[in-house]
This record gives sequence, C-alpha cells and structure tokens, in this order.
Amino acid sequence: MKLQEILAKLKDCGYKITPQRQEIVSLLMRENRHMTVEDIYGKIADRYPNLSLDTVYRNVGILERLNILTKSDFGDGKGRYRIKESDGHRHHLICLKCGCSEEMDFCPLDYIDHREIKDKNFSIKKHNFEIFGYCSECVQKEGQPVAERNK
Amino acid sequence: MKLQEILAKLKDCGYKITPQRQEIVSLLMRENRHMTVEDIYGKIADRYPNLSLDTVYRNVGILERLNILTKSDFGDGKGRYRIKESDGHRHHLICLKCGCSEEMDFCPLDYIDHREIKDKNFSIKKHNFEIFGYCSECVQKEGQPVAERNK
DNA sequence: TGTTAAATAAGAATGATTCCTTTTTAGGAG
DNA sequence: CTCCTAAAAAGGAATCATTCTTATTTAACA
Repeated sequence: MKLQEILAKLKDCGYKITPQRQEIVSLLMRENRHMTVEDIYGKIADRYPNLSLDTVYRNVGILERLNILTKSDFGDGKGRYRIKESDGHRHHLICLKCGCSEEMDFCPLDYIDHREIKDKNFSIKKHNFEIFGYCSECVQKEGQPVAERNK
Repeated sequence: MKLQEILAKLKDCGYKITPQRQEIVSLLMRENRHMTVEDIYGKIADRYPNLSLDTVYRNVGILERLNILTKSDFGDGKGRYRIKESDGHRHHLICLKCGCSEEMDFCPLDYIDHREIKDKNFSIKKHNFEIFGYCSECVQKEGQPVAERNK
C-alpha cells in the first residue's frame, strides 16, 4: 500500500490528515521494520520539536485498528509497530536485537486442520505467528539484545 | 510433568522449595490455563494473607526461565502464564474472554521451510504461535471480552 | 472565511511490573 | 538438633509504558 492510499483510507474513515499523522505513516513506510512508540517519537521529534508522545500512541492505535499497522510483542513490555504488508498476509522473522524483520510468506493457518477447530466450536478472532532470533547482522555482533530477558 | 518433578527441578537449579512457591506451582497445575499474576495472587491470598504480589512475579519469572511456564500476551498489557506441556511442544487456542486454552498438537515450525531461514542466516531463538478467539462456552455468552481492544 | 468536530500538546494519572530494604526462612553443615 | 547463611519473602516505593484530561489548535467542509 502506498502512502497516498493509506492517507486516503484515513480520510475515508473520517480521520483528518495532519502533518504529524503523515510523518508517522511515512516514517513507518520508510523504515519498514518494527518500531516502538519511543523509536517513532525519537525520529520525528527533530522536525516536530513539540510532538507529544500521546500523539504517537493515539495514531499507532488508530492505524492498527484500520489494519494499516500490526503490533508485536517482543516480550519486553513495549509494543512494536510496523506497516502491514499489502499483498496479503505475511509473518516475520524478527530480530530481538535491532528489531529488523524479514518477511515470510507463510501462515500457519494454511496448514492447520480447521475441521478440528470447528469441531471444538472455537471462533477464531486473530492469531500470532512470529519467529524471534538474531538477524544475520546481529548474530555476529556481541552485546546484550534489547529485548532479551533470559539470564 | 508432575508437581514433584517440578519441585525437583527447582531444587536442582538451586532454588528453595518454599510454601508460596509450591502453592503457585500447584495452583497453575490445577487450573491448567492462562492466568495473570493477579489471578494467581487472588487465588492464593486466601491461604496466605500476607502474600506479596512481588513474590508471584518473582516466581513466575523463575518458572518461565526454567521452562516450566510459558508466558502469553493477550494484547491487554498483562502477562499470562500457564504450565507448559511436558510431552513436547504444543500451541494453544486461547479464549479472549475466559482465558481457557485448548491444546493444539501443531507447531508451525514443522511446516516451515527451514532452508530458507538458514539461507537468510537468521538464528532462531523462540517463536510464538497462538490463536485467539472465543471458546465454545464464551462464544454464546454476551458481554465484552476482557482483552478486547478493537472498538 | 467561519465553524466545528477532531487532533494536538502537555502533563497528570493509571496500572503492570520491578526494585529496594528489612525481615524471615529453607536447607546444608556441624 | 541447632546454627549459619544465602535465598526468599513482605511491604512499600519506584519505574516505565500507556492512557486520560484539559485547554488549545487546526483540518476540512460549508
């Protein structure tokens, strides 16, 4: 999805196109990786000296609800957001250190036995599938990964 | 894994077997579902009037590190813990309302193309696969699910 | 160009989790 | 059985991500 399309979608849903909103969306498109609210805030605050953290939170929330962003949990208590792929449904290899993510054109729901779930009368609302580890760049670097919690 | 085995594992790892610790483990075994720290605390506080929340946090942390518990994120900012299955590796259908979970003997890593990941030089540390929705009991009940966030 | 609902900034409030300090205790040694 | 000590617990303060509140500003339509 292109920036213009995203802005159009926002507009269609009754949201105003503010400069802050544009910055947030275009940053996330440019970076194309999982970012914390703090990350986003940090990158934009240069240009918008009095940007509010709350504005970032509010907007990633909206963008998530509109299915423009996905939220992930690396296990360190911070939400991480990234642009959702447009061409269907992908999952990611996520680097615990740098936060970069590689796409996988793979969804476990394609392989699971849905009859079994139907039989259980379970109504699926969402699912998570993420593989965490270290990307090729970080695997050779030393240092504690940001989101590592095992001692 | 039986209670005795878990206690033995704790001991082997140099942890003391305290009554609080036993209560926490046996509660989680009895309930066999995802519980928040508050849930656990609430159930045990009857018998241990001056149990500390911190004690529950400390212990579920230890138990998670020892691979006795798994932690899940339902998306509402609270960690949820449950006993990990002993006989290998399972994933769960998790009810967003009551927190119960049904086992699935399915792991997406069995279906994924590992060569592709190897080629990317990605080093896997852990993965998440959870399906969220409503269990057969909750699907027919009204009311807002605890962890629902979409408006 | 004026109007108004929506969005923002700023900072306070909340809530889960962690940290700190003091007291208690499990469990091994003697 | 008693002592000793490191580990654990209690209690409460501190932290940190996130959300809320209020006053101010602004996008966007008429």
